[in-house]
Amino acid sequence: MKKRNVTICVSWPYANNNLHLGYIASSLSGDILARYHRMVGDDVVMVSGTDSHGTKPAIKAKKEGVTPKDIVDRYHKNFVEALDLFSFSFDKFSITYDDYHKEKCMEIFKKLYDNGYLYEKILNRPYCPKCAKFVADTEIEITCPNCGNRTKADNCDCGHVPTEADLEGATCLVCGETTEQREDKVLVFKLTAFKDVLTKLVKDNENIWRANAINETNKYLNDLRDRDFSRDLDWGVKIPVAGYENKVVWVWWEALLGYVTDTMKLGEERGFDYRKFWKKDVEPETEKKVYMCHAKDNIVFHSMFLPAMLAGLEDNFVVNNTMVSAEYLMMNNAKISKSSGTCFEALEWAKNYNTDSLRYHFAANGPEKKDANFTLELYQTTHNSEVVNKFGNLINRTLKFKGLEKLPEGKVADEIKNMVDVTYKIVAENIEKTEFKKAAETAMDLVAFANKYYDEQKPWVQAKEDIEGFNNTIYSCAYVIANLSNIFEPFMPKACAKIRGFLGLEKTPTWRVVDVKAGISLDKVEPLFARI
RNA sequence: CGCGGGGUAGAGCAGCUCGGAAGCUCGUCGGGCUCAUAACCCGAAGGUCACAGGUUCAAAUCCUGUCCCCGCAACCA
Repeated sequence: MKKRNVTICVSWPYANNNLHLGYIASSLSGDILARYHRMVGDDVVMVSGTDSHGTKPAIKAKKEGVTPKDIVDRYHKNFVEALDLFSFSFDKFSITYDDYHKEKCMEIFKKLYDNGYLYEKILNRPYCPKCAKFVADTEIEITCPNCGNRTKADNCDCGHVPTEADLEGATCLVCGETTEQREDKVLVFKLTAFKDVLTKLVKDNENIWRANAINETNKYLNDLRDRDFSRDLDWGVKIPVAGYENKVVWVWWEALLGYVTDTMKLGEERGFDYRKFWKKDVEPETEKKVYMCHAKDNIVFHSMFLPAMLAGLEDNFVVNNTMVSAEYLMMNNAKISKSSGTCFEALEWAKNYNTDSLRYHFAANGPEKKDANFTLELYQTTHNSEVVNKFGNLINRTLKFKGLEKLPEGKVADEIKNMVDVTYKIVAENIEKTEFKKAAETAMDLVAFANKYYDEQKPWVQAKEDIEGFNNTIYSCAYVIANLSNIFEPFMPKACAKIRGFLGLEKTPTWRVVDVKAGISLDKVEPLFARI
């Protein structure tokens, strides 16, 4: 297959709380894709980072009497540690308050402004007399005229986007004072100019994106509006336009560009041209894929805002992308959080349980097409009966066969060879279709097939009566195990690395059939997983 | 009429796009095996596919209507 340039964009966790399992479940798709694409030989960058700006870290900092940066650094540390334990293979996991990101964003926004996609609007905005400043729409609360609920003013959950008039008499969340409308100017992004581009984007991907991404995007496209670009805050990316020195860019606009600025920085560090991932005219003969991996609340930002911005640069940016939008992982089983003594913090789970089997569980039982419930019991079932009993035990019963010290020379059975070939093919197809549940299950089917083969061959009988048959059985199963270390690499990377160590295989896995060397010593083999 | 997801064996789910003998994992019951972390393999029981209409030779799958459940209004992907 021809090499492709693949960019994996994993949504930016917000520096407002510790990382939780929902983020792991919805972002795992990114790491599965990254590992798979590297294995087939594609050029891959997987990027993300800590989203540091906006009102929440600023408000939290004020409460605690520290700087916003202190807050962001605290959560960034938590994110990095948890993601590392879950084996997320980011090429770059940066932080948006970084000067490089801010400078590049300002260059990009200048270009959007010069291209005429940012325009000034004079309007009445809520001004808090007590705080003596204009307040951002996430710093105030209004009663939504559409649904009647109290909501922050940027975007009501009922889908209503508040108008200028709706903000009359809003409440300041910082001090509780009623705000008054004063004349102010905002910069607006001309999102409506990209209606055709965005409509085509959805249409081109109607068999590729999941239903949630298509429905959600179409809903917004039916009533597309320009969106405010500036915010009255001092924590964020400055706006490179005269007269806006005291305002910053709305956090979403610049965080999304982090995918691009991360790739730029990475290119400088590693000596490649970032444009080969993001520009149509660089390496034009190479297919480019951009995956957007996130949960459903992130959909329109990735299906509309970012593509519109990139198109607005009028500089050959790749606008088409593959949306991988997860549903929600529900973690509301109070019994579990009590009995386990933890909440659903990713770091705690990583320390207390097995991150490989958690990854496999999320791939096979995660919120791929609908909300999925997560409980310790469900995870335990996956861990014990599938990962330990089927997967772990196949390895143990083969490589720790009583009295066996070295892997015998043998011939791989045809049925095993075929099944391995077919499994590579089907798992690959499903990963490329972003159907990870099917991919994970197909991979596990190979394990079941090998266990069945083992039982039918009865190596414990062959060992006494038919030593050649015994050698073939063990060798065939070892062959399966070697190839499982490739096929399961996207799902359970730590265990797969151990298997490669047991069998003396290449350290770097590839998406190709591997053979095992007969005669290798098996004394290093030990159980991969413990029951819980 | 706020938005969205769902109702398939005791539990958790797949199948629905493109109608054609109801599947998977766990649990239960019975059997086999003893290499292996009491793991593995085989077999059985258990479902009017929420309900009611319609289209069709044929509907879990398409259409219409009804009922019920869940998520989003404090965080949060």
